[in-house]
Amino acid sequence: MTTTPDAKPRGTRLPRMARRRQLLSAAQEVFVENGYHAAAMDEIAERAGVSKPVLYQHFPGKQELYLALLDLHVDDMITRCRDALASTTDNKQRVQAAIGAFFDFVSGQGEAFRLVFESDLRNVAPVRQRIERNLRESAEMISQVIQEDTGCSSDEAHLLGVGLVGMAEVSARYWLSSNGSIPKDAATQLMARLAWRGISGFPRTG
Amino acid sequence: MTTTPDAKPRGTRLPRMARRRQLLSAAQEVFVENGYHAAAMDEIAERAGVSKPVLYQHFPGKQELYLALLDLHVDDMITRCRDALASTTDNKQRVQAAIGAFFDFVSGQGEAFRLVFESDLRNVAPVRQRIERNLRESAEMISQVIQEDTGCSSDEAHLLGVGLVGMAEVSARYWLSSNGSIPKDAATQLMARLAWRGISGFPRTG
DNA sequence: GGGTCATCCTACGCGCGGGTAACCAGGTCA
DNA sequence: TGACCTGGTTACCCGCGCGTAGGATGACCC
Repeated sequence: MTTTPDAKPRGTRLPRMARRRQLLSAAQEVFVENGYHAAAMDEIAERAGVSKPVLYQHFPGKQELYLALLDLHVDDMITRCRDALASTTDNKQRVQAAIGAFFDFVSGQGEAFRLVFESDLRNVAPVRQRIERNLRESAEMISQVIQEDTGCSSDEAHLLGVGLVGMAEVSARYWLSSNGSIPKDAATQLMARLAWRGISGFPRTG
Repeated sequence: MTTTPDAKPRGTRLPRMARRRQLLSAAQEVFVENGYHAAAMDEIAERAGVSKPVLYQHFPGKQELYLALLDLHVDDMITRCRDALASTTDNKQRVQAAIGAFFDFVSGQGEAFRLVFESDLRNVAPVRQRIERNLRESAEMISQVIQEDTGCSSDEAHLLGVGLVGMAEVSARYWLSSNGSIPKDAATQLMARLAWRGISGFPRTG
């Protein structure tokens, strides 16, 4: 069913770093399936084929474990976005690539995007901080391009950037959930067209 | 500080319906401030100036209380969106009004939008259901207009609708959090311009 | 005044789950 | 061969917070 590719014959000894990676992988499965609160440390340990204290030898607590995972994927998303914008200097293709980054992120690595886009635990400061960092930095990069291309003020460009990120994020999640009704390429191109028509040569007033 | 306008001199007896409304109001405060999980039934009761069993005479459990509140605000959001689209037949103004609906919703009634847009508890089926209903119905209404106006297929129009809703939602939340840097009217007009440029006369292919 | 009904209180049961104490096993090196 | 280090285990503690049992209090009617 939903078994990790990692072997787990409850009894194999692993070197520290290998075990750590495996624990992170198990934790990701459980957190993604159940969310933070419904996830039990017992289950994470069990899923890794190991007992609970082992978990606590690698991570001081549940929240820290979660944050480690969250950091990983926030960095991933930001990197994808940055790379997309750096992949070309043609702004139309930049839009296409950036939107594609969101669709790729959402369809990648075992639904890990849920940690970033659907986290319960937003009320805890360190988590909120990381999630907002994702939005802020992605939008910041985009708003840079917008400001160069149009005459918008910084505040306006930021708001537009945030709007575009929101569009990409929400549509990507929706596309994933309605699996199959539209192929990925078609979906990204559709959204890219919407975004590009909206943003290209954006008028200062109008 | 953050006290309800309702009086709460711990000892006043209230008729059933009045008490119920007051409990809902107290619960909203606490759920919005802390999220579902960090919210304690004890605190909700205390905030209402009443003891816990009273709460349980009105609602069978914590989750049902939360759902009652959630329903209220999901309905509110959907109604705002529907009214916005029905307020005119000019599609450009429709876009403006619909975006405005999101900004109004977000800035209204004590940050209650957090229940709909930032709920921890999405993993619980009845909650997820209601949150998705909001997205689905809002996007559905918009996609109707899109299909009439452009030659898009139903699937494409739905994806576009979801994207626009996401754009509105996320930008509205961002605008609220960066309080003051842009006036509300300017922000909605900015986003409406982005959306309208993107969607108006959307080409079947391109 | 006394029944009775609705409203509200104090005080407790209890399960769940994060975190820990104390102990075992096997490889390596002097 | 025995000290020792690394990696692992079982079994437990304990606090928090939802939900409830059982009792008080006051309004209203006869």
